Amino acid sequence: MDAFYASAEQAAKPSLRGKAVVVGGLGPRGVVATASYEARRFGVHSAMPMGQARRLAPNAAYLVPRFRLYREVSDQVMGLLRELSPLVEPLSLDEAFVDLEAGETAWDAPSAEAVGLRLRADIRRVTGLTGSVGIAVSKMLAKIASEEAKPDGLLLIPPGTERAMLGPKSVRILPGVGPATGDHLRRAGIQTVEEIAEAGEDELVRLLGKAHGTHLYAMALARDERPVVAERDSKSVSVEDTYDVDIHDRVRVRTEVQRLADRCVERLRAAGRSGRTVVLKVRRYDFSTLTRSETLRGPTDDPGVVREAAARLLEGVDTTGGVRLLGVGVSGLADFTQEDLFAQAAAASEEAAAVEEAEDVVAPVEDVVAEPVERKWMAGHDVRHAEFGAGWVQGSGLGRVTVRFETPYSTSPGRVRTFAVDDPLLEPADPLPLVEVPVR
DNA sequence: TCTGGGGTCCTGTTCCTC
DNA sequence: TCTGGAGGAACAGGACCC
Repeated sequence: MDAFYASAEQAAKPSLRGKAVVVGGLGPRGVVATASYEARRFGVHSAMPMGQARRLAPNAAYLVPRFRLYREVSDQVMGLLRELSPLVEPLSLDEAFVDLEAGETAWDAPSAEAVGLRLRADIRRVTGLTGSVGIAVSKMLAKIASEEAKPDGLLLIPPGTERAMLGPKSVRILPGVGPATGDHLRRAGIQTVEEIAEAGEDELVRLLGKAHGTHLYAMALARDERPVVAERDSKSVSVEDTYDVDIHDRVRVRTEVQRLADRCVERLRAAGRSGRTVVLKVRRYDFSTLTRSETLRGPTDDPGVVREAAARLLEGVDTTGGVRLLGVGVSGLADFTQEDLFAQAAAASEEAAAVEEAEDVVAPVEDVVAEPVERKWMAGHDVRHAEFGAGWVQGSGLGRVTVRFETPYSTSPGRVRTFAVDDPLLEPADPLPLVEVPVR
């Protein structure tokens, strides 16, 4: 998908179509997740600090990501891909490999191109967004082709022309060559893909190590035999938070680590997994990052166990000077826990007793009294006003919230009104589908 | 200018076991 | 009994991707 998050926001908000839109973290330490093509013309790009983006494009619309909307659109697109082949390998919300041969939907270049053209039309019809398609004989080449096809295009690399196409391009075009490897190669006098091929495998391995060197050399020769893999189990689960202001207080650091451990276990359990290695991540005031890990005797999904391990790991870390980020992760994932193994051995009655006991610990939902909290209106999020209907938050502050009343189906930009943040007629709403669903 | 969050994979070092 | 080496697991860090 092209500039996915930003395009989805433009489709949802007619007043932003054709305008510079930047999606990302809006806090003091936020970075750009996606910039619309209009914003890119000002030099704004992914991973850029928000402050810098605002200096480059002060008049752009700045929005927080709405993953729920993106996931819904992503599901629609993945559904279209699965109609083409059972072998679909998602890389992220907005990118996937499809093995057309396995789906028997294409058998040569012309048939593949026809499938690609039809797919692009289907994506536009179903989601209202544009996607680009790259077609080639391997995953690496298809990926490069789709990058070259953006925005809103299709590129087929005819079999036999791969090396001629790659040769003159920068080494950075190859997946896996980032700034560090690019610099490394440049210092060795290697700037193009052809120069990697000329340098030879031995030289590449000497420069970059065995795995990276042999892999890069193979890619430079357009060799890539990796199959499209439909099902892939995740290998770790982690959560991390960057704080608006560095934390100096050791007690606060400890409580944050406990909270992160709980959130991590929640995610782990939601995925039905457990893990054996607990990882603590600390980014200090000077951006230096360190990790500490501990491997347990068996996999667990017990929040207490993960919390304790994270706390032990923290004891060995010096946080004087302050921390800007903390993270807790679990790796070495399994589908069972150490406790499961004990449980299997235990008598059925004991097991039942243990379950009852565990249930006692969890506070019933009814007992939790909802405290009145100040409502937060996030820029870009959908709202509904009892009188004016559907709209989205354009901005908020100083006790006021500004709403633009328009939907994805509005034909012209909607009107803007400002309300008190606690206006009882205003409430948060779910995102609307980008393409109007016909009412029967 | 001042650097997110969630992942994957690789490498070098150290420690342990055989 | 001591020593050397091989090999694997654990650990820490770094590069990369979206």
